[in-house]
Amino acid sequence: MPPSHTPGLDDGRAADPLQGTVDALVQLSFLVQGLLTRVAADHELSLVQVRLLGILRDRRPGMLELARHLDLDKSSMTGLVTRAERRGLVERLPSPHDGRGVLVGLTPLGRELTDRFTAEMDRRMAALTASLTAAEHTQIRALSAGLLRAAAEQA
Amino acid sequence: MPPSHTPGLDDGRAADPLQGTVDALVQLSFLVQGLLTRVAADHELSLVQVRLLGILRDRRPGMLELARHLDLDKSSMTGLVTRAERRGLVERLPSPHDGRGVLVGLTPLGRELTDRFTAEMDRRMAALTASLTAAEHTQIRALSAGLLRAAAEQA
DNA sequence: TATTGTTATACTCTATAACTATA
DNA sequence: TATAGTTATAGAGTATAACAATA
Repeated sequence: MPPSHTPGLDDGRAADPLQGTVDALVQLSFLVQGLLTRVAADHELSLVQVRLLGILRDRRPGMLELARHLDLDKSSMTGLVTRAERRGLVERLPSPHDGRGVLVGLTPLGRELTDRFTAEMDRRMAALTASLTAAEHTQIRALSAGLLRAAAEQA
Repeated sequence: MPPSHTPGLDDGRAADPLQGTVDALVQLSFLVQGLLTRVAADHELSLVQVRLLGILRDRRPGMLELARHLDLDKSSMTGLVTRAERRGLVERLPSPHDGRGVLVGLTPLGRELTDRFTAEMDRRMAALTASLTAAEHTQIRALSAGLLRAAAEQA
């Protein structure tokens, strides 16, 4: 792989057109993740907390299901949920069907924060993609869908 | 914002073509970062360690310069470099021009590991993009370059 | 016995504030 | 005084192993 693979390697001086596809995808991923991380931090959230809240927008899963979605060990979920609970963003509810289980759901405060984060992220991403043509928007969606499909097939 | 914003939200069932540009970019970024993280873990590296080693491939910066590149506080660098040093991947050298400073460089072992990581990452990304047409490869590079430029302009 | 979740423990990563040594 | 770097400390995030309670 050519020059970088990661940001921080190029100082901004390497906006070269010879950049390969791998570097393009890697650098783009760091750009988007950096934006996500900064907007999350502005809301006093970490990236994993944003993901947690995002999952809970339309579900009320148990701890194991959450762990699967986030690709974490179940033991890592306990602290993650507890910290979010301490901030009043989520709540643990006893599972009605299984005395061992708990269900995790958003509180109204958690939903508000999630919505505010999402709105701000949309705003920032819109600013970033403002200069793209309609054709380029279409390209992005198609390329992303294609690569996600390829990844799913490999798994 | 539509449905997700993050992976783990869609179960794989939401490969829908109505996905917006923001979601496309966010999901693509999680795909690439997930791959980076997994390949890094296969080499017993974290993402930030990969970035550190990547920076050192063609430089021998001081701690402050490293902190700037990685967007970390200088105090965070001490432990990061110390842990890498303990594993024999990098070394601290006294700065020849400044009695206070140290320069950080890759060891031969660190360079080997960096090269192995990079080769594996290339292999995995190549597998992912294997089915893309030449035109699509060009599109990715152009889109990435354009968005990185837009981000640079905003900063 | 198997499953759900927590606890105990240890490590990485990160920041803030205070410090040392050199410039 | 200012700068380069470390230390002390605190906290988030993660995993492994052992545990409790329920199925």
